[in-house]
Amino acid sequence: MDRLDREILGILQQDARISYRDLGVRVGLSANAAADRVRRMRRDGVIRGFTTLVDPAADSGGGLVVFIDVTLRLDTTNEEFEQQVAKLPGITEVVHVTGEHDYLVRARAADPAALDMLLRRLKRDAGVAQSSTRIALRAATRPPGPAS
Amino acid sequence: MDRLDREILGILQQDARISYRDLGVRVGLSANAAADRVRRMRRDGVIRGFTTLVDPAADSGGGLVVFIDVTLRLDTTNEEFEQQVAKLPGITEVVHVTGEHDYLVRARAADPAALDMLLRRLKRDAGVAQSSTRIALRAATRPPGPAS
DNA sequence: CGCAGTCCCGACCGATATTCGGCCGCGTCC
DNA sequence: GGACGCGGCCGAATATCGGTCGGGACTGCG
Repeated sequence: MDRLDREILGILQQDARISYRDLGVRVGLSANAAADRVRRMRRDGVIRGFTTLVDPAADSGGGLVVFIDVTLRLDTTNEEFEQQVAKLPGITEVVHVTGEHDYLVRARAADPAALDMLLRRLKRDAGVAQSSTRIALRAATRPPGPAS
Repeated sequence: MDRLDREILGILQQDARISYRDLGVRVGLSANAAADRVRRMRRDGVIRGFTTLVDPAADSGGGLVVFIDVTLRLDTTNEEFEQQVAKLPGITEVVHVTGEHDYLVRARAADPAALDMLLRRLKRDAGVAQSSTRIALRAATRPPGPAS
């Protein structure tokens, strides 16, 4: 994990389909050396995988994206919650945060009924005491936009 | 955007570096037909780009991830805010949400001083009246994990 | 019917990925 | 010092891939 590795990570985050040859040119290595570093980082878990960013409008097609502020019950540990919430459908992200709530959970639901089910299961199965749900109306996300 | 396109998107989200030949095999097309569909979706904006998922621990290396609840000033329009906030450094995501605040902004900051600067600029340049910041302590995110 | 458009295929060729052997610098051990 | 193993890098050879071309099947339309 030297400076070169970090540079490679930055480039790969912008364009995961770049050829190893071009990658090597941009960091001053041969295609082989660049590919070796990428393979090593994949084996070591530094690189989790290569994924594709899809236009949310085309992807979800009417589904709901929600942010749920969650407060755990006193008898529920963070480990238990994190383990249980991972099993629920539509969970996109779970982050332990500062502030009056314990977690910020991001999820997708096909419709309000699915959201209702998700919230019920959060309370029943994941040890959630209180939740406050905000529905995403519009995503204005851009940076750090990957190369086209 | 038929069923085949959605199937291709799913596969690409799991492994953005798959070869067109393998992609074609998995959806029952030739490499050419599969590549054509990917190129078409790239041109149409359905595919925003290809990126690499990096282990947050190795990536940030001490940086802060924050969630900022934002309320706009009365004299600021949503369009103005979205346009201005995109220019600020470290902004990862901007979502218009329901609830007592207007937007949920996700951002990265190298240290508390950078976060201070970001919040000042939000109020000064982007028309933010009030903000409530929560710092991410730990990300317990998993699904939908891409293939290894 | 002719025609244009769309989607797909097979074949080709230049570019790329992967593997292999080899080189070099480094630290270890005797 | 000298031998050894290790990690990182390179160049060459071979397998694979990506982009392009020509062509076939199908559809809609005048």
